[in-house]
Amino acid sequence: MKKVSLEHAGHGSLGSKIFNILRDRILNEEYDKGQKLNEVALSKELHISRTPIREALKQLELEGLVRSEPNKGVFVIGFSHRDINDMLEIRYVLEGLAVELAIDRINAVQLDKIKEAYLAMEEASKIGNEEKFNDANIAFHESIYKGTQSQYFEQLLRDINYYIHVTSRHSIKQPNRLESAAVEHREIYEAILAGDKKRAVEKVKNHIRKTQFLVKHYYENKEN
Amino acid sequence: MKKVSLEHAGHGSLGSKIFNILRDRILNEEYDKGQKLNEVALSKELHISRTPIREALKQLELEGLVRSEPNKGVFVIGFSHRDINDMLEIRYVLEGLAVELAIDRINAVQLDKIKEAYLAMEEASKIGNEEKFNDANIAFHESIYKGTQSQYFEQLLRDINYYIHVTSRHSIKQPNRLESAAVEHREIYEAILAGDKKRAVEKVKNHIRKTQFLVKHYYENKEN
DNA sequence: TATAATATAATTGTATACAATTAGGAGGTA
DNA sequence: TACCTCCTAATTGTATACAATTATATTATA
Repeated sequence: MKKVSLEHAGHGSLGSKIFNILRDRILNEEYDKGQKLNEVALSKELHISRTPIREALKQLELEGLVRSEPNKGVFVIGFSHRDINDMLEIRYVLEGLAVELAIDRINAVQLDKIKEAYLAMEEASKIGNEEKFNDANIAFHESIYKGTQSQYFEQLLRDINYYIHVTSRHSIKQPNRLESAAVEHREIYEAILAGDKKRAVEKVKNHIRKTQFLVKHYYENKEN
Repeated sequence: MKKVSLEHAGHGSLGSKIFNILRDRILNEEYDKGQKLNEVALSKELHISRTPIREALKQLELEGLVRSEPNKGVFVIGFSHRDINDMLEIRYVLEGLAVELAIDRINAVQLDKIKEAYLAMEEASKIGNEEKFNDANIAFHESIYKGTQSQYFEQLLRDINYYIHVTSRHSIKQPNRLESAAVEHREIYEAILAGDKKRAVEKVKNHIRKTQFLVKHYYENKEN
C-alpha cells in the first residue's frame, strides 16, 4: 500500500482528502473486493481522528465504491467485467445526450477547454505518454458534460467519473490506440464547433463503442 | 414546517432518519432556495447531536440536493424549470437502456413487482388516489431499474429517484392523466413480459416524453 | 455619516469520550 | 467432536468538548 501525505491529497477538509486517498486506493485495486475498511485502523494509519474518516466513508458509499452495513462497517465493492460494460452502455446514451445539449448551451470558455484537452491528447499520443493522455481524455469528456450547463449532468459526471478513469486507462493499452483516439476526439470537437448535432452525437457514440470494444478485449485477454 | 417524530422516519441510524426528513422537506419546498441549513439549529430542533445531522447533510450533498461551502455551511439548491426538463431528458435515454437490459436479465420476482405496481396504479386510478398512484408509479420504474441487475443502474436510480417523485407528482395533476398513465404502464409491462425489446423501449420512451410534456405544461401554467 | 479596524459571537471542522451493537472465544454440555 | 451459552473485546453509533474559521457588531477614524 502506497504511503500518502495528507498535505498533497487534494484541498479542503480532511474528510475530502481522505476520500481522495481511499478512492484512489479502491480504483487501483489496492483493497480486495469485499474487504472491510476499519475506521480505527484507518484513523491510526492516517494519524487523524475517526470523524473525517467516517465523512470520507460516507462519501465513498454515496459514490457507490463501498457498501455500508449498519453496525457492521463498510466494505469495498469492486467491479466485474459486466459492471464495466454496463457503465459504458450508460455512457453511450448519456454522452450522446450530453453532446447534444452542450452544442446548444456551451460557452466559449468550456469550448476552449475541449480544444485544449484535444490538443493535449494529440501531444500525449505523439510522445506516447499514457498518463498525460488519460488525463486529457478525462478533461475532454468532463468539459462536454459541463457544457450542458446542467447540474444533473455534472452530478452524473461525478458519479461515473472514476469508472471513466478505469475504462479509459484500460482501453489505451491497445497498440496505436492513442493515435486513433486522438483523431476521434478531434472529430468530436470539430462537430461540436460546427454545431452539427447529428454528426457530433454519431462521433461520440462511435467513440464510446470503440472504447467499449477495447475494454472488453482487455478483460478477455487478461487472465485472472 | 411539519413536525416529525424520529420514531417513524425510516429505519436504521439516526443519520439516515434525518436524511429522509430533510430530503422530504427540500422536496416539498419547505425550505427556500439558497437557504442555509444550520447544524446546531437542526440538532436542537430534532433533539439530537450534530454528528448525525452532519452525516445527513453529507448525504444530501452527494444526492445533489444541497451544496456545501467549506467553513460556511450547506445551502439548499432547489431546481429550475430547465433542471426538471433536463432530468427528464436523462430519464428518456436511461430508461430506454434500462428496459432493454432488464428484458435480458430480469428475474421472476422483479417481474412480478412490476406487475404488482402496474395493478396498483390501475386500482389507484379507479379510485382517484393520487398519492397511491404516485407510489406505485415509482415502484414500477424502480423495478425496471433493478431488473437490469446492474449496480450502476441502481445507483443512478438512487440519484434521480427523488426527481422522479417530483415530476411524477406534477404530471398526474392533469385531468384524466391517471387513467392514460395506467394504460401506458400496462403496455410497457406487457412488452417486457413478451420480451419485445423494440416495443418496450418505444413504449417507455413515449411514456417519458408524455410525462415531460405534462410537467412542462404544469410549470408553464403555474404562476410564480 | 460612512468606512475601516477590531473584538466578540456564532458556526463549522476535528478530536475524543461514551453508549450500543456485534464478533469471537472460553468453557460447559451432550 | 459438535454445539450452545455466556462473557469479553472490538467496532460502530452518538454525544460532547475543543479548535479554527467566518460572520456580526462595536468602536474608532476620516
